[in-house]
Amino acid sequence: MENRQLAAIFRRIADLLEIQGEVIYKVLAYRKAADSLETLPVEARRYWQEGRLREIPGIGQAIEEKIDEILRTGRLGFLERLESEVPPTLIEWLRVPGLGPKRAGTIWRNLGITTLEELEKAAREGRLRNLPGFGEKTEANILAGLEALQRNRGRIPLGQALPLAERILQVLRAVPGVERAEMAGSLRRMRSTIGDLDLLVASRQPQPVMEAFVRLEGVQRVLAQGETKSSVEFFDGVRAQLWVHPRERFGTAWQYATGSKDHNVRLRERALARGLSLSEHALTRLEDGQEILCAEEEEVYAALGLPWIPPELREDRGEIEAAASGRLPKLIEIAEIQANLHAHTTWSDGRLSVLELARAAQRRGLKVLAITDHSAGLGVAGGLRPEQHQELRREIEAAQRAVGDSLLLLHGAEVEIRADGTLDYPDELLAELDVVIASLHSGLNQPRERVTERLLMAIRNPHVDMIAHPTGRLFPDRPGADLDMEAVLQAAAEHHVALEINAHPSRLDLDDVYARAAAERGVLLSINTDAHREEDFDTLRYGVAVARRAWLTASQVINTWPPQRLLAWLKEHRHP
DNA sequence: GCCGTTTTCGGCCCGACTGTTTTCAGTCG
Repeated sequence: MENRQLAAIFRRIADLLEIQGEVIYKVLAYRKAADSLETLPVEARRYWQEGRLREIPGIGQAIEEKIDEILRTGRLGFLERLESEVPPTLIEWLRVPGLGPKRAGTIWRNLGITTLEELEKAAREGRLRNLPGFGEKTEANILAGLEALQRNRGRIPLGQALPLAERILQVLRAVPGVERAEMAGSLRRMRSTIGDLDLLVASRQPQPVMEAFVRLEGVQRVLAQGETKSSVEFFDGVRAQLWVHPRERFGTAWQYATGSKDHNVRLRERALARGLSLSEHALTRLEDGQEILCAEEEEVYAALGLPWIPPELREDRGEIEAAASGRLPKLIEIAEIQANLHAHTTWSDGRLSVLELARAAQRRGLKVLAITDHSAGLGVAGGLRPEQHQELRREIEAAQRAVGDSLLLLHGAEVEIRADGTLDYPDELLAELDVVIASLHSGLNQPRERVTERLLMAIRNPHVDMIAHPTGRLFPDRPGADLDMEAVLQAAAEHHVALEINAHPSRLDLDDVYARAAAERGVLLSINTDAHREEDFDTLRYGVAVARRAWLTASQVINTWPPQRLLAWLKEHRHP
């Protein structure tokens, strides 16, 4: 978590420098360092203690000195000076679509205003249109951007973006002349939150496709409409953009539109080293300007001496090096999931009875379903008191007889970790349960040491099989506990406790960075829907997406194991 | 500010679209 704080500081520096008009490469260097810190699976403090900060990509002498100052003193003189020169509130302006650092600087220097409120007032009063390089349309654009920002603060969850994109693609595929229509951008990479929807169509006639796109139901504003690219804004502030390319160039176009930016930069560098220039239109030989067209992405990667790289890995987190040396992982696939180990029924806050939930799991082809209702300690969820578990077990046994042996039902519980770190059930009851999940729902704002120690106490309990949604984050408002994740991962590895990747779109917890760090330390992961109703089973794909972004293979995820192996693990890991 | 199988200095990916401009700057991805 400290890494994210460091990253935020350097991002802030980058924004302020950019508004100040600093050369762009210096700005980019700070952003690169921020990205690098954010995706670092180990606390930067560790590197600092060992004097190895410079080994982190994007960190050189200047940024190393700044990290050192921050970790020693808790402050950064450079940032404080910068903030006295450029009002930090201007950073908020950069979130306004259509307003970038240059115009933000121009407005501030000419009008002397610094807040979003003042900016909106100035735009409404027509005071922007006469600034150098501004006009009426620019002013109107900024005003519209301000309104969009208020409707949709920042990014939308994948669980909302993906279904919307699928509906749009259906419409586009019905347009005459459309040969292919696909998702791209962070959607295709399955990031947990999406800035805007990127879509790509292969067609020889862009005109009718663009027409259909800007006329989509719910479109409120057309932001741009050209031959190859258009973008629109929906009534709720969500934005989508569409590229149209001929089919024979679809490979380069799709690769380009999928990103990430950093991944693409690395590919372009690699292309240049081979005497090729890579753009969304083609690979071009530098010596004679000859174009090499790629209809498929595989051809693009092959021309660069690489196997095709799954979109979820395209974040410049080592995937290009892995691909080049034939070490790309065989990523887990949704079809490999056989078990759901975290689900709720009417015994606590679920909507379905044990039998109804079992039938739903069966319809989705699952082989194992654990019934894991809340313990009584989580008052709001109406959890079970210890003595109710005998009755629940009888009901589960009855349901097992009713569904037959194609689905194995397990009797478990999601046990609350209390504020003092003890569990809600006595050890004698935990020992009788098939699956014991421990989780935090309250006291998430405790100081780092305290909340970490609670989780460690739960992990050390010999009856605990898994920690559910470890940080407790809830999108978009709750950031999650300030955990010493390093300590948590180490304890989980030591005590053979699995960590959950909760598939609910508002959780996705662990996230991809931590899940990858966990697997690298030998910790087992478990992808679960935390189902409270039948539709919740459909969220599985989001959990699998996190796992894929975390480079996980099937063997590292216990839900892919055959029932007998899973049962054996549940028994044995408690007394290894 | 970072970085190095053509570099310790001179690069740092490339292009579309819009709007304010008479040839280009700003924004975005």
